[in-house]
Amino acid sequence: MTRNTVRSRTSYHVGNLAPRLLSAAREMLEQVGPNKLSLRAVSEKVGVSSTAAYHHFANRAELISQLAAQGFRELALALIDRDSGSAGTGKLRNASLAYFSFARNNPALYQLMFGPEVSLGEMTPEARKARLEAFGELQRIIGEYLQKPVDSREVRQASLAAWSHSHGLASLVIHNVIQFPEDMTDERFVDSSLQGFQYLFHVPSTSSEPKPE
Amino acid sequence: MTRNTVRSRTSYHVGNLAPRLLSAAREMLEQVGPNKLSLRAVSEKVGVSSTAAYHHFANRAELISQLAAQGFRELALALIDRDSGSAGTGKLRNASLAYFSFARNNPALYQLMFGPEVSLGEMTPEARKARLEAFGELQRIIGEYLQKPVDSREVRQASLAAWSHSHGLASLVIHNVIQFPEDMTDERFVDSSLQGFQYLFHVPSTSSEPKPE
DNA sequence: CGCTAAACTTAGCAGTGTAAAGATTGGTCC
DNA sequence: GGACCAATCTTTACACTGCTAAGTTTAGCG
Repeated sequence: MTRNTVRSRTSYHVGNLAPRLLSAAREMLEQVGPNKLSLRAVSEKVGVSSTAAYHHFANRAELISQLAAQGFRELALALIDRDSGSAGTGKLRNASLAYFSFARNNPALYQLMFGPEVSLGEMTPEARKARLEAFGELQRIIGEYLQKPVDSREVRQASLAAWSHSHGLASLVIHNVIQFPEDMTDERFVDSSLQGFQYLFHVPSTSSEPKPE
Repeated sequence: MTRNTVRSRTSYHVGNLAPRLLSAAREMLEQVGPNKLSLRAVSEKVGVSSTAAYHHFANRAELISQLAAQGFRELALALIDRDSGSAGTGKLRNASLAYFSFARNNPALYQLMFGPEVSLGEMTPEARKARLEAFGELQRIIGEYLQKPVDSREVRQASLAAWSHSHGLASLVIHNVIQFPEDMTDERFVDSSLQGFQYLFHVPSTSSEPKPE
């Protein structure tokens, strides 16, 4: 009785379950969306009982939070990656583009990162740190772009504006509030939105692309 | 048997249950957040069985969607209200402000309106229409601000930019991604973010406020 | 007055997060 | 080498959720 050796060979003590749960969760995330990601389904996918996760995560929120932390780290890397080698007005465009493309490539993860489940409620210190560092990266880029100290008022305000814009644009597209045209590229779309600001503030084009639409 | 006259006087056929459920849901919404709003709890609050709602809404999603529709209508009204009587550069500021304040005053509703539950998944035609009209209102304002036809490319791009900025700013604040300082007003905060764009695009101030921070 | 259809209820299923308590086993110490 | 211990995983169970199916009540109309 209570023999359950269905699982191939070395059962019971599976080993490094936490990362396996995390990666399984990440895989399912983009399939089912951030709200319908269930611990039970993740556990089942890994091939482990539904309560096994509670020996590695305090609760569902902690797993979610760790997924978010991972997302923020990747976002920061994406920003760094796209920024390297760029200069002048290209820096703003590249940062916006990296941000936007990250969101478009990981829509459910992005929704999770900025959704109420994570943002409100208890965040893992690591998640909080990762989020702060991602924003710090953006500030660094904006600082270089404006050629001012990162902790100056101008850079802080400009970074907030840039973040708001990128986040808003990404959110609206990801949630299908504004539909992303089939024949559109991320580049042209971001350029188009940046161009929109030129119109709003009556300024000649700073975009490196000649004619966005 | 099966007498259940606990409910005061006219029981059973309660009458106009749908609006009562909606308003109860709206009340609970800001308490529990958009994800944890349950049909059962709403039904109980109204004093009706947990399945009664299914005779007025196809499912939970439809109730949520109608809440969102209501939100979009109120948002449009808030934009119109703040816009009336304003002119010139004040139009952009007022629109941004109205948008931001609406979100700050109805955080859970706003999260719901732009959350995956509503945006993805099936929306009520009315909700879709209400959302479109809210954006239309913004476009109208931007059109007047730029003094160009509403369906011109410039106005469309500028409206997208303005919406992205407002939505991003509101989302980030509402979700506590950036904390809203205690001694800060909506006005100064929005001005500060708009000022940020001035820095980003190297333009002298257009804000009607003298010194935002 | 009686019938019908709308409004509402009870019962119940499948799925969720999570707590409590038991089963298994890798590793360490004698 | 054997015994124990603590980490790891399982079973069981509870309270909650959305939702379906099948019943009961009653308003309104002929």
